[in-house]
Amino acid sequence: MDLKELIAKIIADNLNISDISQEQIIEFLNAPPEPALGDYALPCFKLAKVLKNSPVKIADDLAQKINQNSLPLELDKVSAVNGYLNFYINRSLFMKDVADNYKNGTPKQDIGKGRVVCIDYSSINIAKHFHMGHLSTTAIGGSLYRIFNYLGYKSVGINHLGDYGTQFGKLICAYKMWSSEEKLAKDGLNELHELYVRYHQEAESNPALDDIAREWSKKIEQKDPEAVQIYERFKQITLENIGKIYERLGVTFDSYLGESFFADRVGEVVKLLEEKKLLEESDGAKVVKLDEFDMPPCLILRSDGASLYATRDLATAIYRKQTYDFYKCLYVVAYQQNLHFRQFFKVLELMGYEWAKDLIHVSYGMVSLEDGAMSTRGGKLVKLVDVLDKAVEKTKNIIKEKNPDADNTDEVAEAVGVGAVIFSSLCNSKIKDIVFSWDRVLNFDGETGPYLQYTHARCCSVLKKAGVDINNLVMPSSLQSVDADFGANLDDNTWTLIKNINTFFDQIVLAAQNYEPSIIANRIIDIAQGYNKFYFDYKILDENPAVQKARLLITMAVKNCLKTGMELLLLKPLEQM
RNA sequence: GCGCCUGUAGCUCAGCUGGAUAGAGCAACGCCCUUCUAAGGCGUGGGCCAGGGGUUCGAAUCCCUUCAGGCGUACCA
Repeated sequence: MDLKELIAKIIADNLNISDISQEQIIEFLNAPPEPALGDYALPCFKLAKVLKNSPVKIADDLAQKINQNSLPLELDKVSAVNGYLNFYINRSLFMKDVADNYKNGTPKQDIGKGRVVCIDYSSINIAKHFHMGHLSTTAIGGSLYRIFNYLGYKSVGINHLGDYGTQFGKLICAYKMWSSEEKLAKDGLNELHELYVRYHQEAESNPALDDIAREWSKKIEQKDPEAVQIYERFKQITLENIGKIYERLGVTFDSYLGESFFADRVGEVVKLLEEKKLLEESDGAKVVKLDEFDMPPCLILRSDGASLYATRDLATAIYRKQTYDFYKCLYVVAYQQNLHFRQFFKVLELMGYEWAKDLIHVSYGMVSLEDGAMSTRGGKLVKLVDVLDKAVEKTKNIIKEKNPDADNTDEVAEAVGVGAVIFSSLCNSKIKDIVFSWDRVLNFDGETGPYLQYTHARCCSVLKKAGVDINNLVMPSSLQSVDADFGANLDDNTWTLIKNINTFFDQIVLAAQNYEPSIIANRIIDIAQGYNKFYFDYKILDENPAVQKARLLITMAVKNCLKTGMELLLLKPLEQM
């Protein structure tokens, strides 16, 4: 039986009134603020009215009554404090239980069995650098991808490429005037970036450029061979360059269908909207009015007949539903686009698609620089590669200092450096804005990725020293038949650590429900902190085999939580560093 | 103007489906490596939980309001 249930039953039995059910009592139960006050508490204020008695008296009476009979093995004691009825769990027994559940790995339940979750994330623009502003969507989406897979869903990662629009006409125009295949082959994305910036500078004083650019845009749409060939080359360069970054970050995609693919399919959407009589003309444009939902109209066609962002997103959503029959479809996109998503979700709803409710805008805060927003056009950006490289370089220096004769320095430095950067973008609530700071992203102390890696490596190191097979998580033969004794480490810190491990899986579920990886980040930081204190307070490799076994079991449970948690946050758990 | 979001220690943030004395990390200062990894641990200082009302036995948490900042608000994405 679940402990909460057990406690509720004891309370109900001693309350003997019919007004309050056991289920209600379960709802009333909460966790005291500190271990000294027990593990579960019933605030008796809630019963005061029904029982027509003071909370303090109710708690005192209940405590007395319950204590008259012997408590079940799972509970140590019950006491009343200021109107709270506090229950204390038998720590030793509970620790054994938790360690048993987590020693071979973190729990797996196929909550999402048979359900597909589409995740639209990263969604880069062709011919643009991958900068710090793109990290959030990539890290959050990549993490959610793993979280949903962990819970038994089938994640489908979609990189909805920004490969459509007038900017490519501009880029071809710039390329023809100032560049060449040689330059492209040599400088790749940097060259494209230079061209883009230069175009915008020169177009300001020379508006004729825009006419040429428009011509090229048209040629792309008309599938003019030269235009298509140049454009495909831009696309190839971009994907090659950014593919390397994805590899370093450990994110993958199942589809790269971008906007241009759906631009060809907007006709059908327009037809559907017309059939449903949703489309209205307004100032020459075609719109869906959303007045009654307190939103401005959703633009479907420009006055020149061209499609818009929303139009293509409508076509995309319909396509995804047909293709994947998703349970949920997530859009990991910054909060600037909150209104856009509310509008286009609403239009789908008005079109009669009941699955419109399954579209979720996972919105997050923006990354800016100390002196304002990043902009590709203005050339004001911090490239992610530079940040990753700097972090890896710093890690190498640290390793050189601490562990000069390590043999796998490069591998470790890459995992730790990249992990530090990723973790810095996943550790806080996604809605918060971030002002980029080198100091912060290169901080390896405290609540950071390296701290997690370090703690995991520390666990592995002790386990190995004890003779545990850490790949298969098997105790050494000398300890196989020993009965673990948890009695020698029942202090509050270890107890809190065990309780944090016990609800680790629940946190993963919560993270999925809220589309919030930071929930997992917070939990594994707590576990790592608890373990490092534990590690300092006790000698794991105690002479007493029963005590040693208990501590090894705790270490294994910690290691497993850290490993799973880190993997769900795109960090590589290392065995040594 | 209107809408959405944010406001907790010097800085970055937890805590927000109401509960007991508001917690971490960074930065500062002081300790702890002949003992399992010091990328670690311990300690000290630091708070009108933006302000004001309200609901409640009880509010950082819920409601109203003011203020500050961010974002959005029709042919960009």
